[in-house]
Amino acid sequence: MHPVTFFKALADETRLKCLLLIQREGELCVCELMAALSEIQPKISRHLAQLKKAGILVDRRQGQWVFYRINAELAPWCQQVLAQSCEANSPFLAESMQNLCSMGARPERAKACC
Amino acid sequence: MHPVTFFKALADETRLKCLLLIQREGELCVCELMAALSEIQPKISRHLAQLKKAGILVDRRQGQWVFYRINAELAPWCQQVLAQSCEANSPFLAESMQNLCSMGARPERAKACC
DNA sequence: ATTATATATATGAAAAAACGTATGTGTATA
DNA sequence: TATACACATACGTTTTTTCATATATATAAT
Repeated sequence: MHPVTFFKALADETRLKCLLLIQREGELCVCELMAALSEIQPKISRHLAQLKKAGILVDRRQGQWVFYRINAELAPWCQQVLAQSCEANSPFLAESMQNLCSMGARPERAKACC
Repeated sequence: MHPVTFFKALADETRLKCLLLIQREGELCVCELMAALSEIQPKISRHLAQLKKAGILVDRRQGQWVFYRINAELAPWCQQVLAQSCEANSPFLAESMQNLCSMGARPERAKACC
């Protein structure tokens, strides 16, 4: 992973929030991220597509939904950066986490939150 | 340090190379970075000014030269990101390091290189 | 088959970032 | 005081990124 490519991917509020929320939750679908960030669907989709194209995320379709998660083959130093950024920036994620946790009708799937 | 601000600062080839070279060398002046990156002076200065304004670098004038170093008060998680990025991306820095080490007439100051 | 839901992508416009050139400021040297 | 050197900044332009709107695709349910 070229370092500039990687940091460019993190250098946008929408993308960084998506990425760190996925890092926390393990896997999230587009509609969950829309609810968490209070953003419209094409905006979320576009940024997820960028992260996928960069090799940072991978996706998986399950019925109507598409779930995104961190690419397990992502370079270890990148995974460490994500982990540290996640741990050190709870305030940055607080509102989104709140929105996510209070979201009704989340797609069914075994997952712990809150 | 707001995470988006921090990653935006790293999301440019010139800035990232300057930052990681400074991380490696401890302290570098503008003319050394010009030689290392083979870039013109206003370009280097402009990017260093951005990094300084963001609170990532601090500067120190010594005679004609201005030396830049990492701000010691930078948030620990940011310092860790810099350290890891530096360690994991030697190829990204190789050519610049080579240029720096073969630079003649470096400003005098106790410093080890190569 | 038709309709509804979830997601993706295309398009043109707007905003932001980066650039080269020219010029200003501060320090050393003659 | 005049010249040279190192660095900073202002300005207008170009490039890159982001965006909202509209539309396409794929699955599910009726």
